[in-house]
This record gives sequence, C-alpha cells and structure tokens, in this order.
Amino acid sequence: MSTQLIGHRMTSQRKLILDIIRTAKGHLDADEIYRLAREKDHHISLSTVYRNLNLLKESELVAERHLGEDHHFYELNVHPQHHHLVCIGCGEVFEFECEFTEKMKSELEEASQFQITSIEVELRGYCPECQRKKG
Amino acid sequence: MSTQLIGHRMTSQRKLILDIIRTAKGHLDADEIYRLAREKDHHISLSTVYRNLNLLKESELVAERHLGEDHHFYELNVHPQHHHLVCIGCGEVFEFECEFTEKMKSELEEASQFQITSIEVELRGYCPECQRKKG
DNA sequence: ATTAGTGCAAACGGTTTGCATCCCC
DNA sequence: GGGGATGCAAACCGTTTGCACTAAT
Repeated sequence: MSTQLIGHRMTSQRKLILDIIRTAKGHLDADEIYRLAREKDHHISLSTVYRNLNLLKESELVAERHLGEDHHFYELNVHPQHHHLVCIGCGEVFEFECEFTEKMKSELEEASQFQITSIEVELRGYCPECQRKKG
Repeated sequence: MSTQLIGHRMTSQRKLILDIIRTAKGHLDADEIYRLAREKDHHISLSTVYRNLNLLKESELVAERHLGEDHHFYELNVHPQHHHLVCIGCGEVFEFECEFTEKMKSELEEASQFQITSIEVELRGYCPECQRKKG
C-alpha cells in the first residue's frame, strides 16, 4: 500500500489524509476530512487538508465531486465508472454503475467531435425511507 | 408573455432579470446577469439579482446548474430534458439531448426504489477547436 | 543543505442577510 | 396603507494564499 506521488514528499499529514479517504465508507467533504484528521493529529490545519486534496486531485488519486451542493466531496478515484444518486430528504449518497454511460459517451463523442474526458451523472430524488416520511 | 409568480409582486427588477434569462443564448451566472441588468437599470443591486434567482429557482421557472464550476449557472427551466457538454479548454457549454437518460432513470428507479426527480448529466472534454490548439 | 510542506492568520469570491427605505398590490 | 421587495453594507462560509518555520529527501 505504498503511495506514489512522484516529485512530492510523503509527509505524515499527507499520508493521514490519504488514509482517511481510502478507508472512508462514503463521500467526504473537506471539513469532515479535517475533523477525522484532527482525531489522529491534533495540530493538522485545514489549509493542509485543502492543499493536499488539491494535490491528490491533480495527481488523479482522488476525484472531486460536486453532488449539487455548494461545496466539494472527495473520493478515491477508483476506476469502475460510477455515478451518484442523492436523496433530497436525508442527503444520503448512493453509488451506482450504469451500462448506458459508455454508450452515451461514444455516441456523443461521434456526434459532437469532442474528445470526452469525463462523464458525471447525478440523479436526485427521495429514498424509500424519505418517501414514507413525507407520506 | 405574462409572468405568474403567485403570491409575489412583479417589480421592474424582477421582470428585467427574468427577461434577461429568457432571451439569453447560453448559460448565465449571477454576475453576468447582474452585468446585463445594470445595462438597463443602473441602480439594480447584486443582492436583488441573487434574491430573484433564488425565488425563480424555488418557483421552478429557472434551473440552477453547477457545471463543475465553483459557482452557479442559471437557465430557463424548459421541459425537454437536456444535458451539458463543457469544454475544458475554452469553457464553452454545449447542450444535448439524450435518449438514454430516460431509460437510465426508469431502470434505476426500479432498482433503487428511489422516487427520482431529476437527472443531470455532465460531460467534460475538449471541443474540436481546443483539440487543434493543444496539438 | 535544499526546498517542498506546514500552521497560522488574513484574504478571497460567491452568496446571504440585517436594516432602513421604497413601491406594488 | 401595509408588507413584500429593494439597495447598501456587512456578514458568511468554503477555499486560497503569504509568510515564517519545519522537516523530508
């Protein structure tokens, strides 16, 4: 589980942040990562978190997601293409894979002559539990 | 072309903002709307623009889009479902419709038991011209 | 020893809000 | 005339940055 961030030093803070994202169950925002990091390193600063998130994003180890909110979420940039289903009620985020997105990509690449580098699909709605709650 | 915003007054500023969004060719952010509004009404304030954008969004006359950026874009909430293709090079936004998204929605609705209210698909890449520029 | 990385505090940019005033209904 | 809407300035919040210091290579 060694980490290659060529041309960059592996500091304890960087390792900690990466580990937090690696072991996270869900999607974390910067503040949540900061909070978790503080539990292990009382002195780590929020700017260090942001600087490292940007670095990890640039080196494509971590992906930044928007999820319709006004701030960012971060997740490991694992390769199986997946997308997000966000509950408007409780805010929970579910992931799914979709056979259509590759088709969509190649069809659109041809039609538009774009060189497409990423697809992001975001669905919003109410999860079963929140449907019950709102009656 | 009368405007129904039930329970709200139709002020000159509100009308102006709505007209700007109606006649816009592309996707506007709040600042651009403010700039255009100023050309017609020198005294309109940025907070009025934001307050009205939020109102129009809540009444679902206008849709707020994120487009992978750190601020919001606004467009008329016209009904044919369409999505966005953003050029990483020049920032231009192209719209497209897609036959797959309805299939994706119904398939996912069944699989997840979500009640899905919106789909947003965003593709990023390089437009033909920016492909040439970067060689 | 070099220089990337850190912590702190201050700045930033998009957005929201408190308040006195204005003007649509 | 009353209360929603406005303009202004100040607050807000997520994020970035300048600077002096620390530590990985």
